Amino acid sequence: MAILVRVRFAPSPTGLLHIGGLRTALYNYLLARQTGGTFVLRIEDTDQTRYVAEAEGDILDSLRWVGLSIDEGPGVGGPHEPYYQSQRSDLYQAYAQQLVDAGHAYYAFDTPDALRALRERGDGNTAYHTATRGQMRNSLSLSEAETADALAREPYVVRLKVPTGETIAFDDAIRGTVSFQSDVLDDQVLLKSDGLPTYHLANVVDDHHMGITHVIRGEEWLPSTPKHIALYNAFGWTPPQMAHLPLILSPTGGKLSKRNADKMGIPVSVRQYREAGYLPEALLNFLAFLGWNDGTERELFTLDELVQAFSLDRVGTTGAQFSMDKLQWYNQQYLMAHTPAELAALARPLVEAEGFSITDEALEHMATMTRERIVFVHDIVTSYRYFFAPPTAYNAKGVKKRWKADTGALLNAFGETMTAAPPETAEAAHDLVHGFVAEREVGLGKIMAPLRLALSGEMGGPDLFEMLVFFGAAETVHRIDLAIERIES
RNA sequence: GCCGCGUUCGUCUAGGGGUCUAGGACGCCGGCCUUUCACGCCGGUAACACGGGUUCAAAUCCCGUACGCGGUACCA
Repeated sequence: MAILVRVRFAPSPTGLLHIGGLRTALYNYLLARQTGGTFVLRIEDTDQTRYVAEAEGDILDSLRWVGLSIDEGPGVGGPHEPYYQSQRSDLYQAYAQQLVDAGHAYYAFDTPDALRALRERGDGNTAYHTATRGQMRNSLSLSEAETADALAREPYVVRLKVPTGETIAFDDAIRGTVSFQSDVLDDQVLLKSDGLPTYHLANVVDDHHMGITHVIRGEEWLPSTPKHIALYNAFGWTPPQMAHLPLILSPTGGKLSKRNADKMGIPVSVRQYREAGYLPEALLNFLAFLGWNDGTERELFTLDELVQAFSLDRVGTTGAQFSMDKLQWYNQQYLMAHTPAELAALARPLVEAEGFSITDEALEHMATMTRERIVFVHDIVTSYRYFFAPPTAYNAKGVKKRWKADTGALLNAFGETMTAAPPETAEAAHDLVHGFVAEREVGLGKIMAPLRLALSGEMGGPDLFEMLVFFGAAETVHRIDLAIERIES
């Protein structure tokens, strides 16, 4: 019988949800949905000094925005409430006590200065571990009476007594067997002097209590994992299956940190991507492929399709550099996949925010014209602003090349022709223009480019006949007048 | 420094002993389509880090080196 998968995404509310965090959440979610398992959200708010009030809301909003639904956690509840570590202190303290009583952990009274001195010794023994703990002030080096006295009057922490001379190995679903010598491991602080647990204790206790079967997290946790295994061992618990994801790197190879990314103009929080106009499905698809692929040459997957196709053993081991170009390509792909009506609905708020008014019908018409040439929805009101208001500038190169001495007169004549028989379809507009040039015995080029210039100010863009229908005779004449006035004066 | 994890086109990657004169995608460059731009299509550019082994045969297995990344907190 297969075990029911229970996975968790366990962010710290220290800032806006990071793009790397979203990928971790995504992989957890995919495994949960694929197996019919449970996706838990747990807020790891044990560091009071780094707590950011808006962070939790942002995490929840961001997950909701991309469509990663939570089965247990803040807001939705579940059998293991509370899902905030800050509200589970009693549990951690009890377990820390249990470890001390069993001889797997001890009290330490070292001052920050003493710890700094240890680390700066530079004699190769600068870790607080099996080789040095006897030299520090703790319940292992002090007598029972001294310990009791210190406990009563000094701040203290509880440290894990990492076993001596052991090899700690574990199986990682992505990397295979990974092993460490226990002697190089720090005697990790489990309980801080403020009584709150460190990540390591809280994480292990909660994963065990919440029945987590797979720990899927970033590679930055790989070096801490032997400490966690040591903790599971000390408690007599079976560790969950570990899976350490390759890191998402900045486009130049370093860590995709906030500072690093800002410098390169790379957004790092999910919120920024949302605000920049990325579609959730594009972001998710892109992120999924930073470290995973299904083995075929297919690259476009909806969330549901990812659920079907995902597997942990196809996750790679190499850090992946973030590529804005690829993300934009994904965004464009998904934008093109939208129907004009869907696109219009997405564009509507942006259009109104600009103060433009347009009917649904016209906006949809515009969407069909621009669908294949935009990367972001907001391109509709920026790159294609001329659909809402006459151009304010005219492409200089185009004017120089295509706007001749007789252009104004020709355009005016065309305006009259169009007013006399306004085309209702692109085909009719096509016939109108062709009839017009045939009658006057001028080349198509004499009218097409200048007309486009007058309407949009640009040299490229959607089908001109389609645009003629969109604008109608009155607006076309108006823009012709404006263009003649501005270009020829 | 120490510990760990990595290393295939610029980037994301396929491949896991012979089918690899290494495949796909993004980007870039050509061409076609077209009144233009885009979309689409066709083509091009470009990679197995290095050195030793093992083997009839290595991008693929082993060792070493180099390089990169991560960790080395009473942060997560």
